Amino acid sequence: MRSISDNPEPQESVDDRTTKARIRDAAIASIAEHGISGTTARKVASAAGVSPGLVIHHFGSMEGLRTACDQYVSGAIREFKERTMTGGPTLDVLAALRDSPNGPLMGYLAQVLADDSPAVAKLVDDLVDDAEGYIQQGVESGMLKPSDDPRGRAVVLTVWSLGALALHQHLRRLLGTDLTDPEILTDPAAAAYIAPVYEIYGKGILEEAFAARARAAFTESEGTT
Amino acid sequence: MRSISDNPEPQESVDDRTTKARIRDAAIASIAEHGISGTTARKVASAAGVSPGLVIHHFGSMEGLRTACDQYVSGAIREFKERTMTGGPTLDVLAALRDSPNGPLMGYLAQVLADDSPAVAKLVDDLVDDAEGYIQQGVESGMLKPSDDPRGRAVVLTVWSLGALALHQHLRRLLGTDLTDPEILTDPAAAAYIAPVYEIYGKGILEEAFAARARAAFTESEGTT
DNA sequence: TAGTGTGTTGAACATGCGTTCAATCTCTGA
DNA sequence: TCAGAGATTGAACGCATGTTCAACACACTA
Repeated sequence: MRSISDNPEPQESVDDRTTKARIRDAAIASIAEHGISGTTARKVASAAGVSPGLVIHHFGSMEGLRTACDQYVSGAIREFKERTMTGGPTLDVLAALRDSPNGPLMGYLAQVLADDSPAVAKLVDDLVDDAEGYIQQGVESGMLKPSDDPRGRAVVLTVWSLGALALHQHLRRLLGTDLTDPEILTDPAAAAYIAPVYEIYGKGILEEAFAARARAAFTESEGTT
Repeated sequence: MRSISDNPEPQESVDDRTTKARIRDAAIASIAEHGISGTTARKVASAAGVSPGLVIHHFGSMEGLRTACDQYVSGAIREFKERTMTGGPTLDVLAALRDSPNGPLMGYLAQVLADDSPAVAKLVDDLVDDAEGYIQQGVESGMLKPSDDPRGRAVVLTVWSLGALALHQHLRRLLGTDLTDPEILTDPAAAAYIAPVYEIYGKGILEEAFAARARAAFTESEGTT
């Protein structure tokens, strides 16, 4: 087996701890925990141990801070992907993402997914593109079934994964699984979510006869009553 | 025979157009369009054509207004379900919900799903319970495949549906499908989402050999790579 | 007709927000 | 050694927010 904690300092893009970086990290943590509307300049400043004025001095405005957080998180995810992709294709980028020492990264993502900013939209688009590539590799290697609409299938699978992340409080309440938990892979409660997912991924939910009937009815007409 | 329209006022919860009701409707529309943090007492008052003070006079506080909206929407959804359920089982409650003259109801739901209130949590729990019942009926009638974990499968399918609703802006950007559109059934763009969904529901995505291997590896140990 | 109560207003209050700014601190480079 | 530049502070400003409250309008009852 190969351990993940081999490289403690990956790149400088995620290795500054200047005051500016501390403020940004505090903002990310606050958004992950209290949401966007619950994150104010004063709270971030207090969490970072600085004055409110310094937050604006470094980022121009709260919107600038938000943009910086989005870009940092996007960069961290992108970097993690590139580091992991070389180890072979993964079915789900998010599944791999959860297995990284990313701190409140998934929590941040969960909070900002619904409130779409340009950076988040770009990130989601990238995740879909990645998924499409991974899925195509999976099809070629015989792991995954081909699709009539590879792009649409990649979109749906990605949105489902991200949607489950955005609604993680409901999943935690209903199944005990917390998708934002950085140590989710060591949590046995994760099986309550993963097992049904893989069952659906494995065999679908529709019986063949009905699936064929629905498919036929769907392709011949869409809008009739 | 008794028709449904015999009692024009079934409950006071879903049939008043008093000023109080107008304020509540304005709040629901505002939340559906601008989100929770974008909905203020003054904006709601302006949209309803009243003064800000009246909003608080009727609902005690903005939190009270929010609770009233949650309860009204929950009631409307519950009522719609009861009216539709008699016509036979449906695979997805949400699919049926979208086909109702519900105005900004889906938009409201999309906005509040991520920001969980007790009322929303209760609503989600109810939707899962409904889904579990519908799915069981589907299994018994030979339409759906049985599951090793019926409850877990119902949770996952419901959360996926709701998650896609919560991330409707991404779906609209990526596929052109707007799940919050009240007239979605007459929109041909809906096929871009529904077709991949039914493909996955029909046959899954994993090839049998790999699915069996993953299942075996999963049941024997969970944490090892 | 007088009176009571509810619906409704508009001004006001306190609070928290993002942001500005002059003043101070700290450190670097010549 | 010292000047200058960036980092940092703390008080302040203007604004939007939720909420309060005295006053008014109108309906219904006695």
